[in-house]
Amino acid sequence: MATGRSHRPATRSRGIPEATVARLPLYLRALTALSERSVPTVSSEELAAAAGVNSAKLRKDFSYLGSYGTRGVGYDVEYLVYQISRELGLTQDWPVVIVGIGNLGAALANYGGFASRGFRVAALLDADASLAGRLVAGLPVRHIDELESIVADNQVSIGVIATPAGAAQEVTDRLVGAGVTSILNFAPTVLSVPDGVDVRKVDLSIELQILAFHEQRKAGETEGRQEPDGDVPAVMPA
Amino acid sequence: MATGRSHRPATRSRGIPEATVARLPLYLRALTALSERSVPTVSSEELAAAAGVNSAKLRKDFSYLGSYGTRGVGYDVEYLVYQISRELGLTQDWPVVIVGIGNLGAALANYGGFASRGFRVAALLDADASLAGRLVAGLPVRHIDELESIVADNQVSIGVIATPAGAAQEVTDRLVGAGVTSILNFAPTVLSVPDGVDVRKVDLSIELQILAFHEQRKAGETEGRQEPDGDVPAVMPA
DNA sequence: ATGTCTTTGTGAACGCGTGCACAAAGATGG
DNA sequence: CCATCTTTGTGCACGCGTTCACAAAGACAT
Repeated sequence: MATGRSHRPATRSRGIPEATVARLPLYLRALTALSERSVPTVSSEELAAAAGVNSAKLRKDFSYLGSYGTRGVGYDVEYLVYQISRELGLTQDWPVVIVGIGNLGAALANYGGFASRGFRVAALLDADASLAGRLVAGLPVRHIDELESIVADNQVSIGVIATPAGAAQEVTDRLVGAGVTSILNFAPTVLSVPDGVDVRKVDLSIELQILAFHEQRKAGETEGRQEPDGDVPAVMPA
Repeated sequence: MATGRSHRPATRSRGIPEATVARLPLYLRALTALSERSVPTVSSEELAAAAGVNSAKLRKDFSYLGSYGTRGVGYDVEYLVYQISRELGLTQDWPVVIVGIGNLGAALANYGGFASRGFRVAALLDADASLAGRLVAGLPVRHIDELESIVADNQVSIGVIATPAGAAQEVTDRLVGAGVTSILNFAPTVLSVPDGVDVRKVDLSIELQILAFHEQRKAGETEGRQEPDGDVPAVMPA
């Protein structure tokens, strides 16, 4: 079996904590909104509120990038947008391929948040030959057999998997074989990849299950129906 | 302004750490696969590999639920499926409404992972009156104005938002007003909700940005182009 | 120039999550 | 019934992430 790590042990990449990296896109989004409203500067307090985080955390996050603020004033919005974009690598163009053009794949292809942040959809791929040539988001769907040549020709390093679970591992292997080193996986499967390849997963039903857990807990507490709310181990009845 | 927390401060709900809750759906998925292959028991080592986590972590996670394993043997697959399902609240039916039936909303409506885990789509809602009545995943799209009555009639407590960012907060307010207490947000916005309402967000472009960060880092290290890989602060050139 | 006021940047403490390593528990075979 | 072997359950230590609280820095007014 291959190595199959998708959990890197929280290595801080170039001194920037993983948790901070995960929040940078959040700040960037809030800053972009301010920029569009032509707001010149913003304090850590205001920006933190807009991004939905604690202001101390935000300041510490920014401190990893350098001293980009002015005491007594705040942060220059445009300058910060540029710095964060650069840090995230969004000042360059990232060609991506989307594999699996079902409902979800089509939704991703149409998603505006990609193009506006330097991600360019290089190609849409699907195993269903009858889909080939159909236009989705202005791009023709191409057959999966073109994967290798497309990845090579466009120097694609990021792949998005929106296939059924059963096809995900095979698609992954082909992507990695063709040179892709980052994968965003929407299929509900654990992917095995060699070292050096990053995988991030988005599982729609997992999020819903976590909500259900808390929802159940809320119902239990309010109505006092089950789980007497203490922390007794609650040995199962039978 | 409303409270607008979406980060609960890692309160452990009924003694089960938040991090563990987030992994339970992962274990459940792996166990379901084993169950379908009629595997009777599984060791922590095997299950951990299938779920893509450390085996010690898995054992500790299960220890929060109780002592459900047998030393020298492992865990009974069926029993564990039941226990985790019960813990997550998946033994009961959760009616959900999906608001915003664009590409993404349609993808969610068609997603099989919902129905198979006790989530029942009670209704599809959209503000576009011209969509009303159209069938998506076998369900008729209904107008957003029916939101309140649908939520009340079906006792919906979970709402999924797949609208454009601009509409998300208003939809949230209406959902909360109608009695929804858990929201899964796909719109790229920070939502303000009163205390007692849980929000989880899934942002497609954020994940991609995090990948881009690491991708850039890999490129920099390999080619020795930028960032000389030491952890010097790297003061920006100009 | 000097003082005041605002806001950043960070040292330090704390708490959660992770992983090691091992003792306890039970199965299995003789 | 006893010995051996497998696998769980967990005590413990460590490290990352979060938050508080404050000193340093600079803007701005006088």
